Amino acid sequence: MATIYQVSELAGVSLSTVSRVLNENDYVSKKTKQKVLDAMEQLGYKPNSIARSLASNCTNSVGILVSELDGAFFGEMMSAIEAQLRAAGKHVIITPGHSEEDKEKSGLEFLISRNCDAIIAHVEAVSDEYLVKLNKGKTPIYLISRYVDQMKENCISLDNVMGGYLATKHLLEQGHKQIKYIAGPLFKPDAYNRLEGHKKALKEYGIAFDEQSLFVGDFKETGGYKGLQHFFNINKEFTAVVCANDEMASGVMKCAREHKLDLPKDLAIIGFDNVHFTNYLYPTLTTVDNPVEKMGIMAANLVLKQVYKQNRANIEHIFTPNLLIRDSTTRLT
Amino acid sequence: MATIYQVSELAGVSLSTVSRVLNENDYVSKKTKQKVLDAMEQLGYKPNSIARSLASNCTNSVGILVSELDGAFFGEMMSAIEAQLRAAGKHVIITPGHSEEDKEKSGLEFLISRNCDAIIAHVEAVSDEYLVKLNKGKTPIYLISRYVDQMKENCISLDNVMGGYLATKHLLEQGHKQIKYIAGPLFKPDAYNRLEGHKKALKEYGIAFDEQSLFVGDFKETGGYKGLQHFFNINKEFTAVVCANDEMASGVMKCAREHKLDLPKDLAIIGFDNVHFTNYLYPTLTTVDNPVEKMGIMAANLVLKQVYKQNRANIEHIFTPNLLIRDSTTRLT
DNA sequence: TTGTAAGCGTTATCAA
DNA sequence: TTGATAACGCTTACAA
Repeated sequence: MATIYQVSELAGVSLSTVSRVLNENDYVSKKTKQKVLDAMEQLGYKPNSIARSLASNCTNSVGILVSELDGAFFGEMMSAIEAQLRAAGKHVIITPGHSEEDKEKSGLEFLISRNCDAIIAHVEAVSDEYLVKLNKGKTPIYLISRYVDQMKENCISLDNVMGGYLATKHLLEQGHKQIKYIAGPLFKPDAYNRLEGHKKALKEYGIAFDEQSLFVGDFKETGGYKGLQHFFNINKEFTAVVCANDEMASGVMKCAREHKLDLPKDLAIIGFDNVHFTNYLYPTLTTVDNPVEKMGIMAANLVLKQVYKQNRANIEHIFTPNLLIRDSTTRLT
Repeated sequence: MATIYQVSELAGVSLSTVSRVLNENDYVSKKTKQKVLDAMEQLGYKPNSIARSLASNCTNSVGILVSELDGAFFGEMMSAIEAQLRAAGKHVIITPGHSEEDKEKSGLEFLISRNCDAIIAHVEAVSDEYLVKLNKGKTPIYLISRYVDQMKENCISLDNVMGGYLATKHLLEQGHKQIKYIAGPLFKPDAYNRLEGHKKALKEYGIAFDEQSLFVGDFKETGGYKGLQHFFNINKEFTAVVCANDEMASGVMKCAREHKLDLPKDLAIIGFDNVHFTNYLYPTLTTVDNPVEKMGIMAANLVLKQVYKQNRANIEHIFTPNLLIRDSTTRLT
C-alpha cells in the first residue's frame, strides 16, 4: 500500500502538501495539486483511514444503538440513518441494546470505546440521569424516539401521547365503547406515553379507564396473542382492541382467528408504527403512522450539523404521528 | 484521557510493560502487573482503539454487507452475525448493497477503505470473478448464502436447489398438478437455484415445466401480488403457487383475498425462508426453513477462526433447508 | 522479566 | 503557497 510519503516523493513535494490536497482545504496551487493527484493516481494511493483518525481525532464513525437488529421498526430506522450518514462519508457501527439496562449500558460503552464521534441511540431501559451524565463525556449522545428534557437539543422524538390519543379516538368515533388496550412494557417511554394518549381520549369521551381493560405486553406478536387470550379469559365484552404496536396487533389477529372471530366485524383492531408488513396482514391494519424514516434522517442530520459542522437547516425535534385508516377497524352499526 | 504513557509513569515501569499487561500476553511478573493495573484503575485509563489499530494493523472490525438493512431475512442475519462477533470483542460495520452491482461494489470498497479486517457479504449482483479477485486483496471476503467454487473455503451457503425441490415436492405429494411459480430475480443465485429445485421436483413427477407458469418477481410483497395478478390474467387453471420467498407469499395471499379466494382451500401457497412473521399470516404459511441464524453464526465463526486465529471447530460450509408444514397448504381431495 | 526506540500513516503547528 | 517537524497513542523488535 502506497503511503502519503511515497506520493510526496513521486510528486516532488512535501508530506504536508500531499496532506493538503487530500483534505481539499488550504491553499495549494493548481499546478502542485495536479502533480500530487497524478502521483496518487499512478501509485494507486488510498488514504489510511485509521491513521487519519488517530492524527485528526475524528473517526468519521457514528455509533447506533437500537433495541434489536431484526424487527421491522428498527430495520427502517437503521436503514434511514445509515443511508443519510453514508452519503456524507460516515460509517455506522450498530449494536443492539435488547431493551435491558445492562445491555444498553454495555452497548453504549462499547461504542464509546470504539471512538465513535457521536452516538445515536434508541434506548428504553436506561434512566434519563444516566443519559444526561453520559452525554457530558467525550462522545455526544443523540436520542431518537425519546425525549429527555435536560438534553432536548439532542433529541428527536415522536409525540406518542398524540399517537395513542388518535388511535383510541378513532375507535370511539366509530362507536366503540368497550375498548381493550394492549400496552408495551410500561418502563419504556414510548409504551407509557401511548397509553397516556389512550386514557386522554377515553376521558374526553367520558369513559372511565379500567385496569381490567389493560394488558401489558412485550411489543412482540406473542404479547398481542397473550393479551387477547387474557381478555377472553376474563370474559368481558369488548368490541375493539388498541395495540401499542403493530407486531402485537398481528398477534391479536392470529388469536382472534383461532377463536373464529370474523375480522373486522367481530373485533376492531388498531396498531401503532405502520411498519411495512401491516399492509399485508388480513384485514389490512389500521394503525398510527410513526415517521421513523424521517426521524432517522433527522437524527443523522442533527449529528452532521452539530458534530461534523455541516450545513443542515430546519432540524425538527418533535414529530407528530397521524392515523392511517385501513380495513381492521370498521364503524359499529 | 489518560494514555499508556501516564500509566507507565505512575506505575514506574516502561511503556512496553504497560502494553504487555494490556495485551495479556507475554511474561510480566505478577507484582509488576498489579502495579500497572492499579495505575490504570487510578487514572481511569481506557485504551485508545484507534491507536492500537494503527500500530497493530488490526481494527477488530468486520464489514457486513447485506442487501437491505430492513427486511426480516437480513435482520435475522445481521443479528446473528453481530452477536457472535461482538461476544469476541469485534464490532461490525454494516452497509447495504441493494442488490445492485454498482452499489454492492461501492459498499464493498467502502468497507475496505474503512480497514475492516474481513468482510462478510451477502451479495447478489456482482460476479463470481469480481469476488474472487477482490478476495485476493488485503481484505479477505467471506460469502454468506452464496457459493463460489474458487473460494469455497470462504463460503457459507444454503442448498437452495434442495429447498426449491422440497417445496414443490410437498405440493405434488398433496395432489397438486397445476402449480405456478413466482421466482425472485433470476440473476440472484438464490432465486435461480430455488427455481432449479422446483423444476427438478416437477420432472421427478413427470410434469413438464411450462414458462407460462413462471413469474419473475422481486422478492418483495409487491412481486407476489403482481405475480398472482398475472396468473389470473392469463386465466389458466391452477391450485397452488410456490413463492421463492415469504414476502412474496404474503403478497400472494393479499391478492388472493382481494379476489375472494378462500385460503387455503382455493389456493395452496408455500413460501421460502421462514422469516419471523410467516407464523402470523393467515393462514399460517407453509415454508422452507432457511437456517439464516445458524449460517450467520457460522460465518462469524469462520472469520474468528481464519482471520483472528481463534479456536473454532466444526465449520460447516453448506446448510440444508427443511420443510415446515403449516396451514397454507392442504391436501387436495 | 523489563526497557529502549523505531515505527504505524496521517494531521497540525510553525516557519519560511 | 510550501516545507520541517512534532505530535496522535500504541505495538513490537531488539537489547539488556
